[in-house]
Amino acid sequence: MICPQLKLENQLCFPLYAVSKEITRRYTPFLEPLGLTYTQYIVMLVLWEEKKCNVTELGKKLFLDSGTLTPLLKKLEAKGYVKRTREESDERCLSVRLTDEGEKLQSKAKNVPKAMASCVNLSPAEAKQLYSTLYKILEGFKDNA
Amino acid sequence: MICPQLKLENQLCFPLYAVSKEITRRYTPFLEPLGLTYTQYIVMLVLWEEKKCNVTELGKKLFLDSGTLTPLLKKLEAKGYVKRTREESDERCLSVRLTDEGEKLQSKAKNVPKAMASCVNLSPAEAKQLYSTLYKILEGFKDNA
DNA sequence: TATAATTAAATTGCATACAATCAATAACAG
DNA sequence: CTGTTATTGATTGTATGCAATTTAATTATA
Repeated sequence: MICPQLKLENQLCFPLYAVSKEITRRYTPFLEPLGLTYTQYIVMLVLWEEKKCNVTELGKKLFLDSGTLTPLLKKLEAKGYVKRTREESDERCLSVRLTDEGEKLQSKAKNVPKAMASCVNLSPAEAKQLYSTLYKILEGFKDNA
Repeated sequence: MICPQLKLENQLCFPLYAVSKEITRRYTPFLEPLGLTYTQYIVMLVLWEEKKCNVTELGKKLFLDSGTLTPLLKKLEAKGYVKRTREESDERCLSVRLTDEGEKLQSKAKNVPKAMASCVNLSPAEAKQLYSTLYKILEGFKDNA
């Protein structure tokens, strides 16, 4: 049966899926010296900016739910990079903060973005265009949750 | 510490990761009636085109390895959509073929791409541009495996 | 031709992901 | 003030993903 709209090459989802997976995979050797996986790394990116964040906030920023974040944050705590504490004002909320160790890790991570950028051979203009298109899609998702 | 290259918003990897995950998630309700997950769906896309494929070929096309594909193909077989048989010419290779049931599933899948396209509010031109940029990245990966 | 090297899947182990559900706490309606 | 509702994380269950190893089959080679 001929059905062009079902050909793999006619899907937009697929190259997104493949590129995303491949990039994540290629992060591994750069993140391993830091003792981080890719997902743990983007959690740390948020914490290096925010200093303090609860699970819901992290989930909103990173598009992750508690089923992913709870065990991941426990691992980051076990590694000594974060501290998990209940907020006094609202015991339902769990605050995540960097430890000194976690703070220090930032300087070791400084070169990761540049190293990774070299894996994606786009011109700056193409990269910028891609970035803005992707964020446009993400914005669209917010309207259409 | 100020470190702009480590801000989440300055990463290209992140929106790729987030969009890809979110799109995969949004496929679920459309694929559930077919009894397929997203990964199972893209495997079926290949099989609807190819009729026959071994694990290595599937892996190359879909950027998946045998650790993912072996159990997934067993599930598709359990659902009755594919048949797994060793090739006579080379017993190391495992051929995957559609069953009649698997073949028939294609007509039920026909409307999935259109339904999903409506989740991504890009103009046709933007979508085309995105598509071509993503494939450019994938091509770059091949050179730089 | 016996052996080494290669190849293809399968297996194992670890880390996500997300849906669905639960338990604890907080907010709120009456 | 109290019974109800909503919110927040944690938990459970299922399905990926990938690295590393293993097993079986095939091919190359001394």
